Amino acid sequence: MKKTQITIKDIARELNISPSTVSRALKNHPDISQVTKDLVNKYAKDFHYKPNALALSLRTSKNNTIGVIVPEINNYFFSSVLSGIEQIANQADYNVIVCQSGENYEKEVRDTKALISSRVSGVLASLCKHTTNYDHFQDIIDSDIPLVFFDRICIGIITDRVVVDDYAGAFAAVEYLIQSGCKRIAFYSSPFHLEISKNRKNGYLDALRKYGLMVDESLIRVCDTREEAIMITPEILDRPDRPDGFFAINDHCAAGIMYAVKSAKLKVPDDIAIFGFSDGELAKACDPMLSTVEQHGFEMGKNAATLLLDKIDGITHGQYTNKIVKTNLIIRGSTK
Amino acid sequence: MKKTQITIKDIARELNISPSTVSRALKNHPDISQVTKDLVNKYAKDFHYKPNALALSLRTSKNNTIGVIVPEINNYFFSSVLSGIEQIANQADYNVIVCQSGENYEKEVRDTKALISSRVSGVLASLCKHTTNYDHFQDIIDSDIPLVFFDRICIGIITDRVVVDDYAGAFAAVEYLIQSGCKRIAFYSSPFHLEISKNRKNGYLDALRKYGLMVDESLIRVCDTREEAIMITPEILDRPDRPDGFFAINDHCAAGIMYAVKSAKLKVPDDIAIFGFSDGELAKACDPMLSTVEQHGFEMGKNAATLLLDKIDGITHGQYTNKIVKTNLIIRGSTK
DNA sequence: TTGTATGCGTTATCAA
DNA sequence: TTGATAACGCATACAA
Repeated sequence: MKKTQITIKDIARELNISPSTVSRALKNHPDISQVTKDLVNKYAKDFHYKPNALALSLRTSKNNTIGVIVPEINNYFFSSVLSGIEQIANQADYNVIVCQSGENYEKEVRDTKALISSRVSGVLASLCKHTTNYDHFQDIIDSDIPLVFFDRICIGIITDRVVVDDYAGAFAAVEYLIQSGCKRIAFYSSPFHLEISKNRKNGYLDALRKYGLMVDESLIRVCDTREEAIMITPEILDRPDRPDGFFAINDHCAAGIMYAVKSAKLKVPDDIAIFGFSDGELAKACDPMLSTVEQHGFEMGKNAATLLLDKIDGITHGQYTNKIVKTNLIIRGSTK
Repeated sequence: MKKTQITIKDIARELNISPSTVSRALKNHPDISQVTKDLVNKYAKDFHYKPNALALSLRTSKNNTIGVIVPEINNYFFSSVLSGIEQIANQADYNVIVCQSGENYEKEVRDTKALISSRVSGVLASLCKHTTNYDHFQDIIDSDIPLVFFDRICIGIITDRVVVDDYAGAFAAVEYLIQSGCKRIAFYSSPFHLEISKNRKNGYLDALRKYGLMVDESLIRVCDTREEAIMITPEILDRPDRPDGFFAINDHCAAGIMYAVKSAKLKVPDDIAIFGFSDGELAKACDPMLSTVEQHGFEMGKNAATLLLDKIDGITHGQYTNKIVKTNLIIRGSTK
């Protein structure tokens, strides 16, 4: 069994013809005689010739690979996005290199460097929670590599972006809570330097204002995990003026709230309604099932990848799109 | 602003020295004078020189990239594995190319071809549900690319493998159900040509036998999604000899069973106990929380990546490991 | 201490 | 119809 990959040169040598002829025969060049073509193709097939994509990339300085930087692979929303990206990329014959920043700024910086070195055709990125300096992303752009942000975007850098309609989603969710009878609604958010947090908070605030409800700053908390929610919620439920509704920045957090509420012997949704954000796997597993804002991660991934490919192909040179993926409410049992 | 990436040649030209000198200066070769080094490094830094990984790969025919073929990115278990792989790969300065077969055999075949063309240093793969022909994987091996299977392995190909201890996990789970009082236990499985299905079924059967319980073939069903479980379970619950325990091949399926059981006004775990497999995100969201077999996806990913890197480095040349990741039971509220 | 030549696999250009 | 050559970016054996 031949162990190393066979090259065009090998075929040429064995067949006593020149490498250029082999190359042309393989790509069915009109100048080459059918006899030669058949000979070459047969040999290539028999010995499992596979073109070396590296050599091709070096020549064309374009390697049909896009890099993705994502805070956490192991998160339903992000893995949905990744899945959408993979699908579009694959259709266009691109590979996908995945980098997980792990919510770590230094790792994010290293990832951008690695992707530039790999000469990827383009980069898709979602910021890590703690990123406040964006030089490494500017570096990507200065290297002439198209860049598209998704979800956790930064507005300091001019480029394409794909976000969900965080403001509208939040507004609609809170409005729904209000219309179904909630008077005091708490909001658990991710850190507020993130655009998604700002936008959702604005949606939350505007919904309250529209219906003339008072804003109570003590009901707005930074909390975006199940564990934190289980930790901080009991105290809030203990207050005489406890809220009758919660709007959470993600489903994990909402599930934590639900756990705390049930533990406090309160009823969902009668005593307390809960609204999540994402529609992840766990939403349907909750009892009652979680009402949540569908975030269409898969769609977002497809959109982001499409924008990136257009940029790579130069179709949208110099123009920057701000794509907004519509959200919609999924009403289940955790709200009235 | 210079738009295209600067190369060693560019630096050489600008500094009136030869490319080899630049190359050596950049990697701090002892032969080069400090003056030259400083000059080169300053220029490289000022103009954001980044080595072209493609060219390097072509030279060394080793591109520090590993390919991963996975049925579904958007699945908690697999994304955990991916996360573990990424971590180990990253530490060793490898990139990770992710291919999603989407449980589609043809896509899986295309993915293997693409990875070979990319001349990845190694491949990690988990079979798609319907794969019964393994030639494309043999192709990888014949191309002298190290290959490690994880979770959904095939035994027809000689290579490293990482699996969870499906047999022991299933045995322990079913034994737990029996010891907590279950007499008739149903088993919902993935298709039986998969090794994981076979092994878990054997664990299930042996546990029943050990305790002298009858095997009822009508309680062994192919069903591995929430939707299917919701569909087929009511009929089983309706039978006069309905089971008092369920062992499901994954948590989604278990959650579907739980939904059906509650809908039938039966109590979990008093009337019917439920055991899942995976410990995914939704396990804790269920009410009662799901007892499940912890599958350590992250560990599995780390193990698989480590095995692969060892093979790539030639450390384990010619020897094939069958790594078994231990499972453990997580007992929560869905069992007595 | 630095420069020249070569090759990794491929293909475009020019020549035969 | 086919072949020789150069080039993509880099590293290294060899020469100076």
